[in-house]
Amino acid sequence: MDKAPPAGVLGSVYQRLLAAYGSQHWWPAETPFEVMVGAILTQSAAWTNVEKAINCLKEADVLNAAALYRINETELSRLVYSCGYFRAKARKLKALAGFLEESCGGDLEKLFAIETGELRRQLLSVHGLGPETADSIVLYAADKPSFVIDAYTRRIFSRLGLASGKESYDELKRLFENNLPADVPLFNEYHALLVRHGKDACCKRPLCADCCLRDICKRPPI
DNA sequence: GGCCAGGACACCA
DNA sequence: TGGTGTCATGGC
Repeated sequence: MDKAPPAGVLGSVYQRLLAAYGSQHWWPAETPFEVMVGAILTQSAAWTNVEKAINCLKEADVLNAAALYRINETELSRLVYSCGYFRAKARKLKALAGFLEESCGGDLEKLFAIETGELRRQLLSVHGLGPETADSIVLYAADKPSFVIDAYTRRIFSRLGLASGKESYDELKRLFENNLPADVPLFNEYHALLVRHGKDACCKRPLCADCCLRDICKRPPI
């Protein structure tokens, strides 16, 4: 980004994460549709297992809206078996395909032309698309500024003393959106960096010596 | 063998 | 409105 760094505490956290990990180049997908499918498959699943399922969908040539709309749900569940909750996720993918077919005839450019807030509301009406999944789609597939809150974000900001951990999803989302410029590359990178940091071993145990947020973390040191 | 991983939904008090 | 059970595989 060739823009001024974001200000305030949230900007400071972002700068530390970016300095520690560098750009994350998210979302790891080749197309916006792949982002949408990945956003569902990654629900409570490790990304390595999601990649296997994505590859199975590619090999079966069903990683597009029209094919996903046509495929049998049982067959679909077999293809996404590796990432767990395979029956539930097959149902969610079929719901997504049905929504795309009915709302825009599978034309994502048409769908993504909808205003950000309205797009988010429409996505939330689809079975299987909760707030995090919908925001991931809005940000990473539609390229619109909607901050994604996940378990890592909640945990990291609780430990920083910037959140209680009991806020609703929308309350925590507002914390970011009210204190950061509505900038897609910034939202993209910030969420990716939080996930990257959250996966670090130092984030899963008492504060460790090399944590990039060590001097502002409220956790007791080792 | 147990825990966790880039959640969401259904049901109940 | 908030809490709890359920969905389920794979890696460590």
